[in-house]
Amino acid sequence: MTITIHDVARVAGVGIGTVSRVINNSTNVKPMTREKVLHAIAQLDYRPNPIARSMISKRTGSIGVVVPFFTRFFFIEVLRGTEAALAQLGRDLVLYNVETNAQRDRYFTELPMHRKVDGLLILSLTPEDATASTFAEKGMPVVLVDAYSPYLHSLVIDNVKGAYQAVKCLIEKGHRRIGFINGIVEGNFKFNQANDRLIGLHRAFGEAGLLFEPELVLATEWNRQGGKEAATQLLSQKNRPTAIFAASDVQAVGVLDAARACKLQVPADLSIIGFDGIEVSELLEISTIQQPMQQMGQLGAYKLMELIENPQQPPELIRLSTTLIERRTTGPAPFMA
Amino acid sequence: MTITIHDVARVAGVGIGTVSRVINNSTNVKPMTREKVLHAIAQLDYRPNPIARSMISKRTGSIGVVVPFFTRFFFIEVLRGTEAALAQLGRDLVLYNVETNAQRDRYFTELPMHRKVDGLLILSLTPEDATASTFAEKGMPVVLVDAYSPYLHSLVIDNVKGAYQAVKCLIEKGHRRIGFINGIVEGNFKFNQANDRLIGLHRAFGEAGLLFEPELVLATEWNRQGGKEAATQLLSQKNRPTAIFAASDVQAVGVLDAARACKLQVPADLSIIGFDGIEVSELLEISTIQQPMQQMGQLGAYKLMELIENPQQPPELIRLSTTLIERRTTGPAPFMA
DNA sequence: TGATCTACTGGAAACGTTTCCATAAACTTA
DNA sequence: TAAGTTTATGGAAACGTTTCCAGTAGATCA
Repeated sequence: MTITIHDVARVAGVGIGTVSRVINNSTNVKPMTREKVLHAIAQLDYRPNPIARSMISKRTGSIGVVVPFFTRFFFIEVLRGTEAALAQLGRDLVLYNVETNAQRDRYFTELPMHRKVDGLLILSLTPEDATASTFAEKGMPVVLVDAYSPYLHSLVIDNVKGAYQAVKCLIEKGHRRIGFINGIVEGNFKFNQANDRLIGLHRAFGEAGLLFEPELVLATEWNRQGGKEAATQLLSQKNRPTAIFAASDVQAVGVLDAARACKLQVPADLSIIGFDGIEVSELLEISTIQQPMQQMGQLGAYKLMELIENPQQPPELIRLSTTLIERRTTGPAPFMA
Repeated sequence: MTITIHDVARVAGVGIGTVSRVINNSTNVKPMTREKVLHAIAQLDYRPNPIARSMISKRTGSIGVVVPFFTRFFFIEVLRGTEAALAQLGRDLVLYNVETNAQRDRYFTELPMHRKVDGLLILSLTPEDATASTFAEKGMPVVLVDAYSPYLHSLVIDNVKGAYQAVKCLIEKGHRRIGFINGIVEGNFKFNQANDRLIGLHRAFGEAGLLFEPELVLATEWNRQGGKEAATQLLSQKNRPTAIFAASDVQAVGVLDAARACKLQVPADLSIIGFDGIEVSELLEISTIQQPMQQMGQLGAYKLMELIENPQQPPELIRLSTTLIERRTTGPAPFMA
């Protein structure tokens, strides 16, 4: 039924070894013989069976991408970069979406065992140390993107600096009471990001000699509703903030909702700055801290391919920077009674 | 190095056939023997090699999803449904992103040859008849989602009816001059959708006894800029439309831009209705025709799995309906001089 | 001319499963 | 107890490649 290397060998009148050598253009095939084989291949429309090849070579040509809530704008942008890089290299992208801790743990333990993928690109998830060493033991190449482990190759953006940029921008515009809406840890999914952004806030505050006021910091779900609720709470305080920094753009959208509900003009009465730089921030003209999302996905993919070729590299940390993008939601601090 | 079925057989003191029978829980294994084997499997932490299994079974457990411009909101939503369905069934999702005709054709010819996936879910692309018959010849199960071919299982939404719903809604609000911004065909990518939506418009016009005016219909890129440019053109006509129907929500966002630029109030001066029901339409509170995107992705996946189990089914056409969602961009027609 | 290389070629072995056939063991039945 | 039936088991063959080793045919050299 299916055409095999034996059929090609028979038609070309050579041995299967020779056909294999032609396919993988090894050395030592006489030009005339190569011609005959290529002709037979064309005539039969033969394609080597990739499964059988994998059987020997231990390579599948597929890369697994483990990503939490892949439909979120941020991850889509990262995936766009990854997809482009892998397609260019002729590799298949296998998507493993994670929505629960159980799912994450199952992928982390199963994927290195059955070798259906040559390597793993993990987005915004930090494997436990034990998990990381399992990856190493099983010889599964792994690159972390937007997450850090000392035992794995990691590619992170500087969240501390990003948050610092955001808060400093607000301070420079004269804001003194600045609210911060952070994201909560969901099944440990975003732990470091949330933490680092808080640190960046502290740093900017410290540098400006501002006092940190705990009642101006809230943590909510990483979504619009969370942002809205937190902002509503912040804005109903007696001495309300004149600016709000949200740890993500979608939360910033919620802040906009809350401002509208409180009849506050943006940015006249309230300045808002988000984080991520997703398309929605552009659509709604929200000032934000832009992450190089596509670049992260792309660099991660290239790094992983490199690691697959040459697995014995000590873990490396690559650090990327954010960019402040001022749009229409940030302005000078209003005069407050 | 790696643990194979032979190791398990040796440790359990049985033959490899018996181990295989236990793994695939076939019949005719004595309970005590099964115990021994399971114990050995646990002790060695053995996992059957899926590549070797595929070699025999001709099944990889992977499904290929071919999708144009996968980062667009619409496709992301469809993918969300597909991913959920496949994950539930324990299948891997391999993403094939298409951005050019060449890429599409390469995937269409290569994927059925090398059997790295058990089936193909194709989104919003219509394979040529010749391509469709190649799928059949090579025995590659295929389901089309948001596209139709008489030779393949197809799952479509009723674009004609959707456009009809949109236009009828505007007519009922008293609008008589209604502009239509359609999408252009990009490498044949959206041919039927564009066409069908125009037909729906005609139907609603005909039913209301309205005259179709060609100068009120434009086709542009399926993006914000395209919508803005077309709307600007429509709104600068001497006798401008009082309502605009855009063939996609992103184009509708562009219409909003244009309205703002022309200092027109929405919906007081101009009503706008989009198509798709993507998240952005909710964010910007644009009235729209909602497609059951997740459901499409999910049903398509289930249909494909069914087809893989039982390949000899005559092509079937499943038709899903749209829902009119009125938000803040549609209102009664203004009085025009 | 015979010996020694070198360039090329054929095909067995291996990869880790499942399938299938032969055979052994355990029951039934008369 | 002997013959017949069913249940359980071992392992060879097959899946379609790549790898490697042995071998052949020329070419080169003394």
